[in-house]
Amino acid sequence: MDEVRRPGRPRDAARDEAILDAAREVLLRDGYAGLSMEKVAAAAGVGKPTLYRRWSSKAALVGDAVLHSFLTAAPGIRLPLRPTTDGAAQQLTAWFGAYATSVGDPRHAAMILALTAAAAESPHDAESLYQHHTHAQHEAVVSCLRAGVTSGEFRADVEVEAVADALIGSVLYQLLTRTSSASLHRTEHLLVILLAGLRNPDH
Amino acid sequence: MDEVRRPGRPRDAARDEAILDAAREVLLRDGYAGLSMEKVAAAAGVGKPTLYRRWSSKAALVGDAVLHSFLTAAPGIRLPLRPTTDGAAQQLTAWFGAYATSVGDPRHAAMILALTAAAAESPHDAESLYQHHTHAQHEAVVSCLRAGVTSGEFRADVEVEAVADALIGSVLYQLLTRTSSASLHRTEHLLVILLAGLRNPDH
Amino acid sequence: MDEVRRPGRPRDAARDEAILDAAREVLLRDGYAGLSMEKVAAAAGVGKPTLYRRWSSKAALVGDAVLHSFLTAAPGIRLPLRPTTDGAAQQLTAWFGAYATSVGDPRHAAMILALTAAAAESPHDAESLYQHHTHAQHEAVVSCLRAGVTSGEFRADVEVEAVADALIGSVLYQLLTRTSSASLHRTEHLLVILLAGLRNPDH
Amino acid sequence: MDEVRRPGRPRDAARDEAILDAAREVLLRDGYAGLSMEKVAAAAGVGKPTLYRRWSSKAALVGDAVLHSFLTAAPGIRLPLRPTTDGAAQQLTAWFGAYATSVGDPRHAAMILALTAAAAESPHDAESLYQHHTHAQHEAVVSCLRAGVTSGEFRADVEVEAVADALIGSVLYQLLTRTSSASLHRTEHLLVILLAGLRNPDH
DNA sequence: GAGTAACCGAGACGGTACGTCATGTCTTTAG
DNA sequence: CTAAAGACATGACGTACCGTCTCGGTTACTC
Repeated sequence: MDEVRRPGRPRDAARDEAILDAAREVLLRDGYAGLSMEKVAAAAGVGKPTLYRRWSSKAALVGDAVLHSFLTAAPGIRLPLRPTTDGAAQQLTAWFGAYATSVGDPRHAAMILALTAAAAESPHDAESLYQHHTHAQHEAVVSCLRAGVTSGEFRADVEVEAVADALIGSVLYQLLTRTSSASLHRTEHLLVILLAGLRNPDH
Repeated sequence: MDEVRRPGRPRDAARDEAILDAAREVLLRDGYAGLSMEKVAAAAGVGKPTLYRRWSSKAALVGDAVLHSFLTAAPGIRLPLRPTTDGAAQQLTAWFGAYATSVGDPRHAAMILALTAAAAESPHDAESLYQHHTHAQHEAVVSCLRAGVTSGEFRADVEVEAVADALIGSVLYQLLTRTSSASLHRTEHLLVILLAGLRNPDH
Repeated sequence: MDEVRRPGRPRDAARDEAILDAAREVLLRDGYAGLSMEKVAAAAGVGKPTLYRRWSSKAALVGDAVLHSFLTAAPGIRLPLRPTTDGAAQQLTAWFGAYATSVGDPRHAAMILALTAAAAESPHDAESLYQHHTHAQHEAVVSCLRAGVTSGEFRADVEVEAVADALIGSVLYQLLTRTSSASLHRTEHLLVILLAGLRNPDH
Repeated sequence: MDEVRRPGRPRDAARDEAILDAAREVLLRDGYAGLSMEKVAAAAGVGKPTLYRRWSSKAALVGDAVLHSFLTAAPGIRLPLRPTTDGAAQQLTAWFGAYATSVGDPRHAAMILALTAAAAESPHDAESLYQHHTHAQHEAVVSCLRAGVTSGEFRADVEVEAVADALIGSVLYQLLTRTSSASLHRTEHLLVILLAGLRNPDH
């Protein structure tokens, strides 16, 4: 599993961190529209070619910046479902609570808005952004739901993708439409309703 | 409620239509990121000041363009809930079906993505975009849900806003993450689950 | 002879002057190699597009800057040969003296070096630079020589172009090879030798 | 007079030739303005540091490239004046003919233009370029003229530097201003005129 | 019907940012 | 210590848009 050693001076990994930090800083200060490659380069103390050598576009850069932000700050959200004896309903509640809390942090909210902007702006980048970011969480929810169906806890006819879309989409929609941040308190309630609907009457 | 008649030559209303048409055309061809005021002006055969006289920013222009698109193409979605003897569940199903169908049209999907991009990019514009576009639909769903609660069809403790968020957010999330368009078929299923959860057991 | 009035806002002629002044300033300070469009724009308090709208390249801009410099500072050199009863030899001596004096000014010397750099660097621009700048002076010398031949003052077999090349080229060569500026004192002597060689023995 | 043997891997002299060849090739194709260190390095199959280790600047590299070009292709021009019983006039005529012929070759013309561009662009390099290239030829002409004065063949008051400037400058000026190459045929005529003027009437 | 004020197109303007290229230096591995 | 490769900070390139402005010219109300 050796790294293939290419000739020439290797890239300085420390620059990556400096650039991603700078990108996050600019993102929080100026939003996605106000982020320019030039500002990021200046804030990171780095030349523009160094940016373009590593990320081909603003969307790709922002994507990585957000990804690293979540990986370091809220790892629990990305790998929420350890094998457990808890019921699927309990697991979902725990995950959704953690997700809502995480998104309640204005810094994380800003990151998700940036990601959304990137995806909405140019569908070309949307696919890869989804694969690297949202997909993992979506799959976690889906597999949890599927476990509930298998165990008989949930109805057999549940289309799990649709339910996962609703859970994540609900939060996203709130971020987009509520400027005041103190608004995500109803999220658990949604889960109550959904779980009531999911429950297997024969269980 | 008379218009205050300002002196001087009045604005030519026909330009509005030409500009909005051009904006939609550019939007479909190049996406939100690829839309520039300059391109729109050129495509509409209009000078840039004429644009800025009427819309203060790209976000405002795109907002109006999308609004008019939906008003002319799918009026049923914006005013879905006429007073009726139908149950709330039936009304919701009808509305959601119409909404999903409308969004299934790639042209409309592109419009909603544009709106999303504008809102996510600069939270400054998000508020007014929401007020002029999404808010009406959200309120329609909310009032329908509220009627169901009042009539006893739905549980008394339902937090209607949260449910409305989930319905609309679900569709939005799918638009953002699914590049292939053949994907909105599970939407009615979500409603089945939700309605099951909403139903008042004492009814 | 009316100017054809093109639509749109007309160009501000004052900018031309500001830009050409700035170009000359930068040229004297940093030389042709050190002159960049960006520096000139900044020094003139003007945007880069304004430069490119008026001059398509560094060579063209420098050409115009030098031309205007000479037009305002040393008009006598460009139109040296008024109809006169002086002999051709006297006229040539007067013109060559004025030319040498003008080039003795370090500012003018720098301008001519810049012109030379532009022409030598990209033969593409050389043609038009020559037409607009050096050509007039060359023609003046040539016609003066031709008058001398016609009047019998000079030998009939003189190839006037070759002699004009030598006079102007001599000065140019000195500018290029002598860094110290106090060096153009031998120029009149060259003319003495040349006139001796040109003189018609039968006159 | 042994080479001082420095430690470490010795420089590969073959690279010098490859680099100079590449430089000439680029020079002929793209002109002085279009020549970049990067292009030369790539064309020579060499790293950039190897270039900078051997030549400190573009001007120095081009200077050497041109020098070697003339050393190999037209040695007669650089050492034209073997001790001989010919008169000074004959020697000058021979040298000037050879010089004009050499410059008539478009490859050589391009080299001289490149040298001129380098010198005109940055007077800083001009001095050393002159010392290494033009100076030798200038001195050859000067010493030939001086011999003619000493022998009494030329007038005693001749300022030989001025005459040498005229001969070389004449050719340079033609190269700069004549795009069409079929133009150096009048050169011998200039010498006829000059020699007529130089001739000592008392001889 | 003459003013007059806002409209219109075109396009110049000072800017900002784009994404690319070249400069000259530095850092790596290999000889 | 040299070599090739290539990353690096810097800075200029020429282009695209931004949003504002200034033109000549056009309506359409108001006096």
